[in-house]
Order: sequence, then structure tokens, then C-alpha cells
Amino acid sequence: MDKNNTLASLSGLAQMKKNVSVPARSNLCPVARFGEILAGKWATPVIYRLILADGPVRFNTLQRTLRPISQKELSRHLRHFEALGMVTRQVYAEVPPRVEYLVTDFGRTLREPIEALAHWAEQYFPVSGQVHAATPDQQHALVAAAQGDRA
Amino acid sequence: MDKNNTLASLSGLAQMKKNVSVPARSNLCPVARFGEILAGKWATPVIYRLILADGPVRFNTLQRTLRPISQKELSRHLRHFEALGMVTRQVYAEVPPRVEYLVTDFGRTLREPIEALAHWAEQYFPVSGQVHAATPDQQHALVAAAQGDRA
DNA sequence: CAGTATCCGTGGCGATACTG
DNA sequence: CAGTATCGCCACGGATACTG
Repeated sequence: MDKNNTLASLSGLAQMKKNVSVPARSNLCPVARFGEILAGKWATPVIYRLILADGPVRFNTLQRTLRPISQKELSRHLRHFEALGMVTRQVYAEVPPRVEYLVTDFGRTLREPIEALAHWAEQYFPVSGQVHAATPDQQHALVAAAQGDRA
Repeated sequence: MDKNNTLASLSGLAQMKKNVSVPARSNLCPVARFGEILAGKWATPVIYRLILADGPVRFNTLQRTLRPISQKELSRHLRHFEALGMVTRQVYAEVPPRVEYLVTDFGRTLREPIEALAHWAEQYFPVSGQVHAATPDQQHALVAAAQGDRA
């Protein structure tokens, strides 16, 4: 029924309005407020990736590990999280250019609630196909990727 | 989002999922799958209301306690949850007509993950304004409303 | 590599009107 | 009371092209 998600729904939920900025219309229930933060199909996967990485990750690395996210959506969500203070952006004056994203302590606080959701989904809607970083071995793969970025 | 019977326990769940129109494009991460279930601005508030009520609730009662949700969105989400086996719909042949919605055991499984979200939101994005049913006293108010429906 | 700019379809969501 | 029908806006999100 619903085309995308978003928790929004949670995804679908409220929106990160135009670009960036924190929606101020939050006289909603706590759940709805959560949805405002993690609005959009890819919001949760993106921040969760950075949480698991627990270190600087480059743009392309993120895009690869989150495939098939588009560049536009990835950068949009990153700027959103940056505005919320959940992610920091570090630019290195090199060639080729290098930009690294790093989850903040505040961003890390999302780990528990997100994993509660993931656990529920795995329990009641298990899937044989591609899983993004829910299993320990895939988490290791991601950490390895992040360490690759660091090196 | 954006857009479900009897005590559908885990045993009956697998079978039910076949018959029902769950978005089949779920080769996503668990988090994204959660978003597919609770897609839409009002999805989570609606199901959470029914979980807290823990008993039959009438359409109008739901709409009042979820204000300012529109009739269209409320009925849309209710039909969605009904199709997922998370809510049952009971129609009474009376005048004026009476329809009661009741959360199933399967629907109840959402309580924990949802409360994880709510707890996070309250901790980091507290709000002085209207809160929907997150506090104990408001839960009592809701339960009272549901009991009113039962009487 | 790390983005931004642009076009465009789909559909979520609100508002309003109508029905059994 | 409990909905459905219809209209319209615009945000989400994919695809593509371009840039420092």
C-alpha cells in the first residue's frame, strides 16, 4: 500500500521539510517525533550504518554499503543528520577529495531504539535476501570498510 | 508508511503473511522493513493507541484521541493493520452503527519497539505541548475511553 | 571522489462533501 | 456513527546530467 516508508514513516511520517532544519511542529506524541527525526526511506539505514561503523566513513563507502541508495538521497540525509548534530562532516583538502562522516555521541543514542525495531522486524518478518548490517558478520564487514577509510 | 484479525499468534503468522498484501519488496535491512509496516505519519500513533487501550475501541473514540487525524487517514491505517493481522474489526448491526477495533496478539508485539522509540524521543526531544498517550495518566485516560466503548 | 542541479512520477496527507 | 469519494498540494525519491 504505502509506496515508500519511511518510518516515517516513521518513515513516512513527518518530513524533514525542505532541506535540513529540524521540524519545529512537534506537539505530537513522542512516537511521531521520532518519525520526524528519522523521516524518509533511507534515514534509519544511513544513521545506523554510521553507528555501526563507529568511525569515519567516506561518502562512497556509505553509498556502496547502502546500495541501492542514490547519491541525492544519501547526501540529503547526511546533511539532515549533520544539522541535527548526529553526524559530523570532515573535509580533507586533498586530491582526489576526501570527505568523512562520523556519528556523534548524540547520534549514537539512536542505537538502542533502532535495534529494537530491527529485532522486531527480524523476528516477525525475516528475509532471506540482502540484509544490510543486522547480522554480526555483516557488521564486521562494515567495520572493516570503515577501517579501510581510516587507513 | 504513508499505508491485519484474530489472535494471530506467531504460529498463524507465517500462513497469514502469504495471504496478505505485505509489500513484497522486502530485501531491505530489518529497519527498512519495520518502516514498511509502520509507514505513514499516523501509523504508529494509531496502533499504539490500540495497544494501550488493550480492548475494543470505536472509530470515533480513536479519532478523538488521535486528533487531529483525519477520517480518511484513520480508516486507511486501520484497514492496513487489519490486513496485516494486527487489528480486528468487529461490526455490530445496530443503529446507530457501531464498529470496534481490537489489537491482536501480533499487534501487541509492537509495544516494546514502539516504546523504545517513544522513550528516546521523550528523552532527547521533550515537548511541553500535547502528548498523546505516553504518560501513565494519559494511558489511563485512554483505557477509560476504551472501557467506555465497552460499556 | 563528492557532491549539486533538474526533471518527473507516485502517493501521502489534508480538506471537503456525500452516504447508509 | 462510520465511513467512502474526490480534489489538490507538494514531499519523497529515482534517474540522469553536470561540476570542482
